Amino acid sequence: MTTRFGTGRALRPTTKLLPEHTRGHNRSLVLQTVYRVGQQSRADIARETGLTRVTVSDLVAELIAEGLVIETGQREDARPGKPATLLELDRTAFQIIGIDLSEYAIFRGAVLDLDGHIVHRAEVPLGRATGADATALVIRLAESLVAQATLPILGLGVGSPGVVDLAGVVLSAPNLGWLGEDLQGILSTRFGLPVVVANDANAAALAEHSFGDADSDMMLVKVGHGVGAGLLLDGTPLFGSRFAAGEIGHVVVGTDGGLECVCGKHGCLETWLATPRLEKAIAATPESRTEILTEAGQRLGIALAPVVGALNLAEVVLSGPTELLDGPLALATIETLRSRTMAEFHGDLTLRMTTLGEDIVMRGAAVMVLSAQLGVS
Amino acid sequence: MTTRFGTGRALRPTTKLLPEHTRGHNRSLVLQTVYRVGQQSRADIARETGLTRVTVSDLVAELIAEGLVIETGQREDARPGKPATLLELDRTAFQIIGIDLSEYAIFRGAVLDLDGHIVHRAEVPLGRATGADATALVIRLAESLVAQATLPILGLGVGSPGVVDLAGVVLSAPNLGWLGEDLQGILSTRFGLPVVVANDANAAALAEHSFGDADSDMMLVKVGHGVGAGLLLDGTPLFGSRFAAGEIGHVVVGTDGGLECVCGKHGCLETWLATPRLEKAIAATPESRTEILTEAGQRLGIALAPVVGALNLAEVVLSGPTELLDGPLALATIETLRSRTMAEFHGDLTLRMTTLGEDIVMRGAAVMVLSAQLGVS
DNA sequence: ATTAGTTCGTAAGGTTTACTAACAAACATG
DNA sequence: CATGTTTGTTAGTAAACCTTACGAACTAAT
Repeated sequence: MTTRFGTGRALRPTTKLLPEHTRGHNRSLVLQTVYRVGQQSRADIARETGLTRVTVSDLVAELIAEGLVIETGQREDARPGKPATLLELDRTAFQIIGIDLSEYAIFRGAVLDLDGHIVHRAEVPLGRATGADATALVIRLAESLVAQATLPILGLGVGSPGVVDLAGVVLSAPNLGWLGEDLQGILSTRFGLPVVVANDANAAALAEHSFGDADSDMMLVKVGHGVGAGLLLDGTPLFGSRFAAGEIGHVVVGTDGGLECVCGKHGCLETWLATPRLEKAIAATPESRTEILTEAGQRLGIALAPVVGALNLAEVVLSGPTELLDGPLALATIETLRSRTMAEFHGDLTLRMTTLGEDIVMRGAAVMVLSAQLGVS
Repeated sequence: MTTRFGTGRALRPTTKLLPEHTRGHNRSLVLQTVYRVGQQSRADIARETGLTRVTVSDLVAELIAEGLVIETGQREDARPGKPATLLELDRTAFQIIGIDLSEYAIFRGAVLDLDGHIVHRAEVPLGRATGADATALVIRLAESLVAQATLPILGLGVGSPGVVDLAGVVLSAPNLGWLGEDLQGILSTRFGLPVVVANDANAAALAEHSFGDADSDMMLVKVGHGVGAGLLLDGTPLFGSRFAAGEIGHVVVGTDGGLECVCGKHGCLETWLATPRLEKAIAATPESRTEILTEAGQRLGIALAPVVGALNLAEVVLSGPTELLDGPLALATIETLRSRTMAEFHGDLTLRMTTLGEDIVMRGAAVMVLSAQLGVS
């Protein structure tokens, strides 16, 4: 008998595969090379993807018919042969709406183009709104963004704090008073658009991967009013058995006690790192600012070391207030990580700040839409 | 335009997909239901997979022609309609060879049937052999197993300690003196069989998933001369950016020092948990056996808590000497884990011993072969 | 007994998919 | 100006799954 799967590891197949799935896959493959590289001919794409020129032509025709791809003239090269017709993603075909619910007391959103650049911003103050009131505010923010879009909308992406399942239901977000809130369903029926709702840190990790040229295996730690993380393993976000992957804020760190946390335990990561705590501590004794931040960084390193070791991560990215994170804290974190893992031997471990600033969640939400609607990212 | 990918998360396509890939996928899908459920008709399989009866018939015919599947008579039910022809995996079609290189001073192997049951065992003492000598011993063990197989051999699976890449090259296994040893290549050319080589703890995790009905998200911690782990996320083994995922033995645990480790650091997980250390400590003060094991369990819990939290694991499985692990140690581990994570809120976290005993790695190696050759597990 | 209804497996034919082979168009080069 | 190269398209083929239809074999009701 023949060797069916060569030396590769076969996943257990769980759903049937039809010819049209093949088509969709290859369509995305073509669209992806157009999206990423740009200024390529059909023949270039055929060479890069391994598909034949014929098949690529067919798929490109479909994409042109849908208005996603356009021809942009001929290549200027002085080469023998028929000149190539260059293709580009039509960046004026669609816009995307990205919404970030992770900030304290404010909801922020933006209209983005297909490259993930922000075209227009909007925000609504949250105040103390929770539950249905908070949901209403999300809808209002989305309404204003939809109104400000100048092109057809590809979809609406939302990065929400808390635990979000694969269907976009916010299973639990204490700060917003949501418990089983079907945000994706609500927004989808309200706007008649494709909607993706996911955890804020997961969205941020995707953004860092797409726009901040992060590795395909990395962890993004988001420090703010709380502490959360998004994990990307082999380019795929990790969700976890109960969709709570990355919820490291209430992991106890160290074996020497610590302050009491809102969750009742002592020494949770949040008690060391959450920005209100850090700011309060620094305000109390400004002269020991460096010590406070160094200690916080060490605590983060202690908590992350087992994760970095177990997952063999090569990259950790920090997102949050630069003035707090990007200095003694980050230095202490990487030093602690290196001294507590085998990272030195198994290749370099890097830790850095995100390059995407405060827009990271909104842009990640846009990536989710791009990925879900076009298979591109 | 149409919504191409619904609400699902699309992976970034990276390779082209051809019609024959569709075929292979669906073939595995059918074989899988035969393998797992058994005593099913073509119509049953069609209903379960969503494929049509026609397609299933076609695929089954192919599998029968290859000798993998056989008809075993008609269903006895008193139902209206033409009686169903029942199908079964032909368990006498192939045998599998599984080899475990993770034991101290001994290599163990077995001939297994397609269900993963052990048909025949063999072992060779390792002594102090390293490098090429160790490789020669693996070959000798494999030779004796191949000779003892009574059926055609589907493939040869090996669980090796250390860091193993996706091509089955042992990048680093200090105890065996291997550095970049292409074990898969060597065995494959020597025996002319499909060979899969992977990390021992990863193999063990696969075995626990297939035979020990473990969750699809779980961590298997293997305690022996060293400490390692295998991670299964969504049913797929995690390899890590440098193929060193699960290497947690040299993660420092706690903030209060600890014994010096062979790696030079202080307080590595291995210094608390490795069986020689535990046995020596217990031998020194037998009356404080419980305290020693409890402390070790607490240390394990401290190290695992961030991983369990970050990955939202629902299940941790221990593999190793029962007399040490299955008692105060396991109790202390789970208690520490629960007290240091949010596991209480995000669904139950369970910790248990493996049910597969000492054969776990060999059986995991067999699962790797099944998965690679048949797409079944 | 006979009839009707159900279920199983197969056969025939259609659609979709990507492939190979061949070609015209358009260019550079000797 | 002939030759060779590259591009993109046309035409035809092979492989995959589908729908439709049918005979075989059974139960259950008349």
